[in-house]
Amino acid sequence: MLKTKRINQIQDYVLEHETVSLDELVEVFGVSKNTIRRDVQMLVEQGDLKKVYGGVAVNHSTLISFNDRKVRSQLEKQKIAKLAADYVEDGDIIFLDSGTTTFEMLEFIKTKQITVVTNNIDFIVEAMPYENLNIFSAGGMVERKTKSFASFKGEDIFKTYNINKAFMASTGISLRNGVTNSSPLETEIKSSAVKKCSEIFLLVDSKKFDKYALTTYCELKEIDYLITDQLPNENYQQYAMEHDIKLVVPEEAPAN
Amino acid sequence: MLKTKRINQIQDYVLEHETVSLDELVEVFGVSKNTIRRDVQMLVEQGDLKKVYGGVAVNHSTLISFNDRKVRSQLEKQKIAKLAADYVEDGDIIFLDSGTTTFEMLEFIKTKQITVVTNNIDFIVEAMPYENLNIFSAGGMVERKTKSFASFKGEDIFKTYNINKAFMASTGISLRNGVTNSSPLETEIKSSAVKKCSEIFLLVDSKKFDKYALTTYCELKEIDYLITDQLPNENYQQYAMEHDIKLVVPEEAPAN
DNA sequence: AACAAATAACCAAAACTTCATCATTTTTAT
DNA sequence: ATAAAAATGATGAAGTTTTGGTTATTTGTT
Repeated sequence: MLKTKRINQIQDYVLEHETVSLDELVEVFGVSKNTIRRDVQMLVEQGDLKKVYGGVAVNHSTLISFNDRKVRSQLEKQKIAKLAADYVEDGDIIFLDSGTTTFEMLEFIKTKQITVVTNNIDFIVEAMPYENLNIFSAGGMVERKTKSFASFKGEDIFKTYNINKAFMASTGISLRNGVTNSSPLETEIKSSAVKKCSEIFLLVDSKKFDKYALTTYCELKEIDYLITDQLPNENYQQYAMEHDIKLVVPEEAPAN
Repeated sequence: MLKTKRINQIQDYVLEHETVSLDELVEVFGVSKNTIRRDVQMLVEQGDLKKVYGGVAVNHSTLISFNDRKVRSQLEKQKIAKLAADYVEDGDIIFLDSGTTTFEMLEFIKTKQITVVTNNIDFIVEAMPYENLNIFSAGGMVERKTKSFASFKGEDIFKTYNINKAFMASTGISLRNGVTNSSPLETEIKSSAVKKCSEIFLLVDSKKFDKYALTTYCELKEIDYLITDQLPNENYQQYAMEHDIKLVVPEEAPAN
């Protein structure tokens, strides 16, 4: 294997496992301990990881300040994003909501041949290098808090484009209040996305359950896929069953 | 297969795989290692990829250098931008065209109380910190070449908003062909900006005179203010006089 | 302090690169 | 159609980088 590739994979591996022993890396990558040492040294010098006696760990100090593509957000969000990205196929026209979780999908869809309609400014900027992605911006007032465009008449884009899948974010969901968010300006574009797209995916980490924010942009039952990092409680499972919502959670990793 | 086509495909292939060994490229493209080497060399010189031991990898630093280019932008553009910014007053609602010269205006208007309607992605991103600026994005397809949004039905924003001043850019102007630009997709939004806004400012550096590009988005006489770094030749002065265009150039700096 | 584990330093073998040369094929221009 | 130019493939020598093993040195634990 290419040295560069191996080093990248080591970084990913460590990020995923938080801390890893050198012996484990030797095992996994099938190279000598000596080589692993040198690779790790490189990553440490680069600032991405830090060395601990006998192994290597993620460098949490740079995690916050540094905007490295892999390091920049919680593992949960990446896991959710990865699950969601599995539903994206070449040729799709998808709507991608504002929010950090949906933003994380970029990493997993950046090589696909798709059209992305979005109001997520970070996504637009970071997606610039990937020319296979056709990006369509919703336009509208810049909302600094969410780094997104809030459109007054967002419906238009859903009228002119046939978007088959919508990947939505939320600041809190509950059985009573449905899917909520804190920015009233964005509510309109979100709710029309849900109404006009054929398949709705909601990406929320487990901490968002039973929370709710200022405005509701749709009912929970309007969702087709609820993608999260942990199986929610019995009530939600029941509700999902009744309303034909597919619950998607990561495979239980046995060797954890 | 055509050489250029192969090189493009190699680039795509590497972009997709992050890092690839030369042997793999030999395998995939069915040419000799010698040729792959030469192709790769070309791509490296072009700055898109970088060589690593045993293969190639995507050049992640290209993004940074891309931003550098912006930082070390020509003095002329800044001078022109400064002149233009003098016409912006608190309370204005301005349209800001895509392009690097108009982008430079940010520095000189960032503290004003205005609303900016724009399709200039760089401007939107860089203006984020200045909360006094109300930013409205035109939306549309992302045009990577110009880092802008190209709208099919851009007229809408000019209908709903009363924009009093438009600051336009161009890749070439001439008396015969008028104000031109190279991206057909953007032509519509540009020409409707010119038609709907009350005062039109055109920012062009002196090198753009007597040049012209693919499409014309308005006649020269539709311009109200022509802002540039050097007094253009007699023909243009004459034309400006006849059509009531105000020529704006920097004060003669004696120490030039 | 004593011991084991981890690390660093060094070295030779293996893998890879670079550069040059030359024959062959493909493309372009006349 | 023919000649010239460009691109490609094959080969080989010389130089680098990487790698795994060995051996000293350091570090952490008891």
